[in-house]
Amino acid sequence: MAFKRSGVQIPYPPPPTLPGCMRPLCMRPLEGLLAKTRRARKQRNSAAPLEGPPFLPVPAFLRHGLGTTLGLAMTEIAQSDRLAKLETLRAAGIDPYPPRGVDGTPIDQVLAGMGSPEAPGPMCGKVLWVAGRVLSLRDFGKLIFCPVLDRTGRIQVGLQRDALADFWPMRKTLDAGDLVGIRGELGFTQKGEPTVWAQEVRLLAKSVAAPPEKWHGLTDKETRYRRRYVDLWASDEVMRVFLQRSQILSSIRRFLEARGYLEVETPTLHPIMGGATARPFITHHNALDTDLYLRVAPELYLKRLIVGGMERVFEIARNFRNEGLSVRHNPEFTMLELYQAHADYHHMMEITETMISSLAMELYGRTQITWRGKEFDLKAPFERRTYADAFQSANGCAFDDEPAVRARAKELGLHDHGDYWKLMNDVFEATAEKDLIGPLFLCDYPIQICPLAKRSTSDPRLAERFEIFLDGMELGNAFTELNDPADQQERFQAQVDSKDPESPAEVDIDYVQALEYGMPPAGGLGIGIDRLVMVLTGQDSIRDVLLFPAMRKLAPGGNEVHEVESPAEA
RNA sequence: GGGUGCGUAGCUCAGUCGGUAGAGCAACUGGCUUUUAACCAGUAGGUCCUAGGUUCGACCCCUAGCGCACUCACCA
Repeated sequence: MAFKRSGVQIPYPPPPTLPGCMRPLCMRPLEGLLAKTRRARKQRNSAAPLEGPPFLPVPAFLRHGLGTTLGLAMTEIAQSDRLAKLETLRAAGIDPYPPRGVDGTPIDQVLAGMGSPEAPGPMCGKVLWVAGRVLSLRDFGKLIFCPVLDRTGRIQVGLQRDALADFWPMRKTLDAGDLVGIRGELGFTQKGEPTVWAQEVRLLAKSVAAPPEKWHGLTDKETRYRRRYVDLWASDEVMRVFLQRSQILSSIRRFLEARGYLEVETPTLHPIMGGATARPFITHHNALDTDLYLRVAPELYLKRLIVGGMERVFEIARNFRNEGLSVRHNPEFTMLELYQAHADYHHMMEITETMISSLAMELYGRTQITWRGKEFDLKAPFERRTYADAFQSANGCAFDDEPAVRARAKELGLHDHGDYWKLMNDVFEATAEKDLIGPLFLCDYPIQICPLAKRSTSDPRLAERFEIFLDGMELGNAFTELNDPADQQERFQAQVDSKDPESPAEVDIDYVQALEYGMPPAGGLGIGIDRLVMVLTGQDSIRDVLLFPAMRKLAPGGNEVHEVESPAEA
């Protein structure tokens, strides 16, 4: 399936030829500036004091390159040679940052219409505009090849001296990373490469930062995460992942809307924490003079909407948890939560497996995927396994056989925090969870570890809850929702009494009141979207499916961006 | 928060028994009109993460710090 962003085209007229291009190239300023750079470096290396600044105080000059001479606020990544080219361009009457873009033909459309050298398509011979980023330059003297990348793909541009009288004297100012518009005729090279043979070149934005190494690309993970804007154009694979992420979100919305679900938005700032057990971020509202919690889950608001009669709602909610970071955890993450009146956890299983299975079909046309080097089939229906069975087969005893389980915990070296059910679940996670390869639904949890789920009608020890697992990783969690207000109030009170820092400090009375008005029987489901995207795009780390994963703020002296005082302006 | 590892040119990486550092790419100069990691010749480019310490001498050894990665713990 091809990835298409919005089809809306901004109808820019084809740009006129810049009058400045006619003027002869003046290379003197560029060479002069470069020579000064070299001299300055030489002098620094020899530790000899500079006698009088030629046109600049030395320290700022050395730290920040030529940006300061140009009266610009520049960061340390700007390259002096590229900054010098800015001046060359301006001296030639060319604006390196012109106000208008170019409405180029999307490159994938161009390529699709090109055919092959043997069987040329309808686009061959056409003259049109393409716009994008120059990725590299291969200079043959009177011919330069450069791949140009837009959001849809890349195509080679051929720049020939004899076809570009205006541009040719300025060709040395063109660098990898620059954004350009090219008008040219479509054709092939001798090697059969589809090529735009340029007749006009427009600089759309000069890149003054050095692009990544052309063969290895950006490999340093930190730089990739911090400068995702580079990572995205430097790596087709990274762009692919985020286009797929966008497509997954869009598919989920269509899937749920087709089933009569309404997308809603509920508060992110919560006066009382609730809906999940997790350490919250706390912020403060000045006018109300009250502390607020960034939501750890939208659950309690969404269920209020079930009380309100919306019956089928979902929210794709950013949740915030003040906990550790890992390959599966980011402090803010996206969760799909949905609630359906007159449904139970069996319905939630059906929705989950159908949705995941159809997402795979939509992305790949099949349900077989590879993740973490293993093969999985996401075809619905998924396996159902009970918590009790999984516990029994991994440990050789029943989950509620307290003496046996305690002995097993001791064997495993697990710490007993006093609560049997917590210990029991620790044993489960230490022994059984890794075998939950799946995709499978682990069903019917002991009621003691399910504070928000309804008791099972068939076994009073159990709650109607499932979690979905893939390769030992939890992807989602669902219940038949508790709707008994008195029971709910008791459970809230127990949380408050526990004094657990991850539990609310007060009972959410308003929510209990909502239940007192009557909430229909309902099923609820939460799916970790980031993890689902990991699985569907083949990424091992959550950071590779988040455009801007949480990173520590760089310390002063790091490679952070900061403005410098400009002596030219002073 | 604990453990392990890493930090050298704009990028990707070498390197040294402790004697002031190299390559490829990028840049710059010259050559080349069908390449695609173009090629050939040349030039320039470094606070070897930071701060202390040991030493005649530290990129290398020691200590502390900063940052990142992996991993453990908690969680989705």
